[in-house]
Amino acid sequence: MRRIGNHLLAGKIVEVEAYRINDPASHSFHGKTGRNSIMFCEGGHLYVYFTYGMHFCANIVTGKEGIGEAVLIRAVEPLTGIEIMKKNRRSPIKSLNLKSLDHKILINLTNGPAKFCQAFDISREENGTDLLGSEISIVDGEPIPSKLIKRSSRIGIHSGLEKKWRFFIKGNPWVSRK
DNA sequence: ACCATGATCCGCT
DNA sequence: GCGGATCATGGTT
Repeated sequence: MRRIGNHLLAGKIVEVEAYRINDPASHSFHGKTGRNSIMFCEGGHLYVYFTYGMHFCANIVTGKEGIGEAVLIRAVEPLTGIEIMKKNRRSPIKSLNLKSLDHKILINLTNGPAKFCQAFDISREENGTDLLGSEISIVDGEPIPSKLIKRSSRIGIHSGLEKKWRFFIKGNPWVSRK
């Protein structure tokens, strides 16, 4: 859940990746720096980083103070505030009234870690947000049958590919890749 | 379906 | 100076 003024955005997390201690793919692997310092704080905060010159990605810090572990939010199914998300995404596809195209735009809203951040207006300023506050929070939803939870190698990394630490909901259209 | 490229910043083994 | 937990576009099999 994301509150922006009077507006409420909500989505269901459908794809995540774990980044852990002693994990060469993790930003925390080489120790605490200015960029990754939030990763080392007490679990329950949001770690937002900037990458590729233009994108933000958001993680849930999960370790004890000083450890440096987090879970990257890779994809979300939009539930509430879809019009605002569209505005935030300012989709490159022009708004036409074709139904198939509407569907494409809807999927394209949040089917990737940087797309999610853009749709939910999460950037630099949200780094370090306490997830027990009212700005950004995570609440329980319908339990997901364990049958439907699949795992794979993480995406976009070079080392640690043997670790199957990407988890996603089988068949969910917002998952970024099979 | 895959592959290459451009956009564009920041942090640093 | 280089490359990255990405995305969109445009080209080729």
